[in-house]
Amino acid sequence: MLSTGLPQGAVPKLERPGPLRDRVYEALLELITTRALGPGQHLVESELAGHLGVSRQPVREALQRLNSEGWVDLRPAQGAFVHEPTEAEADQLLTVRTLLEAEAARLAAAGAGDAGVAALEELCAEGERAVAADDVDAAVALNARFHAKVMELAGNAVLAELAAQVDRRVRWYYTPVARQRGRQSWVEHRELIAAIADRDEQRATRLMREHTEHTRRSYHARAEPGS
Amino acid sequence: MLSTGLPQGAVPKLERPGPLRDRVYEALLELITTRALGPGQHLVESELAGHLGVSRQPVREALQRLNSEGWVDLRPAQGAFVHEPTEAEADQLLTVRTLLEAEAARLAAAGAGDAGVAALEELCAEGERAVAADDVDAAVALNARFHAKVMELAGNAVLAELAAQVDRRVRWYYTPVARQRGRQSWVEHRELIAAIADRDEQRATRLMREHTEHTRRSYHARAEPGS
DNA sequence: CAAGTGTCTTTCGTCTACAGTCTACGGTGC
DNA sequence: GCACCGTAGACTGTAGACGAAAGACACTTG
Repeated sequence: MLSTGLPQGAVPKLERPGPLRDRVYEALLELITTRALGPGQHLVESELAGHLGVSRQPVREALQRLNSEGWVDLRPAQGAFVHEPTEAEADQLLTVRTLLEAEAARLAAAGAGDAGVAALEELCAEGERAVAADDVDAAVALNARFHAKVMELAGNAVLAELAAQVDRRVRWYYTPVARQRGRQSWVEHRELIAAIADRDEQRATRLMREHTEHTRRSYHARAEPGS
Repeated sequence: MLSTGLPQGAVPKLERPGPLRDRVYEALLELITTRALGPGQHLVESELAGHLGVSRQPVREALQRLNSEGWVDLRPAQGAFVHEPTEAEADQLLTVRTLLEAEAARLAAAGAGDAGVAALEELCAEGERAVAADDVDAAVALNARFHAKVMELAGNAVLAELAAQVDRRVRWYYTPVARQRGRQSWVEHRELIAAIADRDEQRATRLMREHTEHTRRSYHARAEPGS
């Protein structure tokens, strides 16, 4: 116990910059997801290093982490290239995402408390407000937070980590699509919350599966506009 | 097209050593999975570098990859420590593994050809021979190859990659257990092959789910010998 | 004797330098 | 004019060195 009598929360904790590689990682991921770095582009270490004002080493470490998570392809003795998504890969990712999210919904229904359900409803209400206000960016962000909250309620850290990675990549693949089906999405969220509140695992699983399958359909509708 | 007329496969491709970090990664992973490096142990970069005869840099990169895959915990400004498995985490991993393997079985049942089924039967036969000969190491290795083959037949690279990581960690967690339930395991494999050969997705999913759930039960039986 | 403090060692995080390898372009011979 | 070879440039892979933070220990002081 401290004897200084300082209030616990008053100390700003003097935020330290944290490892440089992590900040480089986040910066690069931001550049990739925002399409500032397009698929197939050659990422030169020294170039990025100079641009970010750091040495090559942190850049290398960030690139390798991005590689292990599927954002860039690291060809030996040649360098890093932003990963080029293929149709088949997008489809596989959506399959896995459906699987993980559905299981999360089931676990959430099995173990969520009243506080968790209330949090979901709060997020859902905010999302509906954002959609009503045509604030697309906020709606997308809240959508991500909603799914993350379901994951949290599932109480499975391993599952959550895998789902987070897969989700992020899925969102990257079909960013343009997400902006179109905002409204219907939140209706489905409402139904899902009801199922979770009722502790109905079967229904929660089914609803989440249908929900993510709608996403898949939207993606294919965009990919093959002629069909 | 090459005009030399050399047969394509005849050239030994003059295998180059490949990136040093990958070999360091594999070496460390081997040391961890074989318990040569116990959970909680502090891994000093310079020490490992000297021991492996390389510089610190490849060791750092290997450690970071191991960290991202959950094998070591990388505490900032302090170093790398071999991850210490907890009961809760093992349970979560098994849950995810069940999920991924069951889906793989379903996809395999949906899309496997006769050649794939034949390959599975071949592996199964080898596994049964290994069990009959009390060759535990071979049986364990064949078990891994069997599951990997099912994954391959599922035709989903993303799913396969996730499952490979999860599987490897699960095997690490309960290595002692795997050695005990060898025989029953292959009986269940036979049933699974039959379901896949019949293109019965429902049954394949159920069988694989039960199969991995048996693994979970074995684990808990070991963890709580009194129950 | 106990609490606090200063120093000291260990180890990580980052930067700079060098060697190996791949790619691209220009020159030369046919 | 075309194909092949040689050379130059650029980039990655690896090694070594320096600065900084965290932990341990002994010393001082009330």
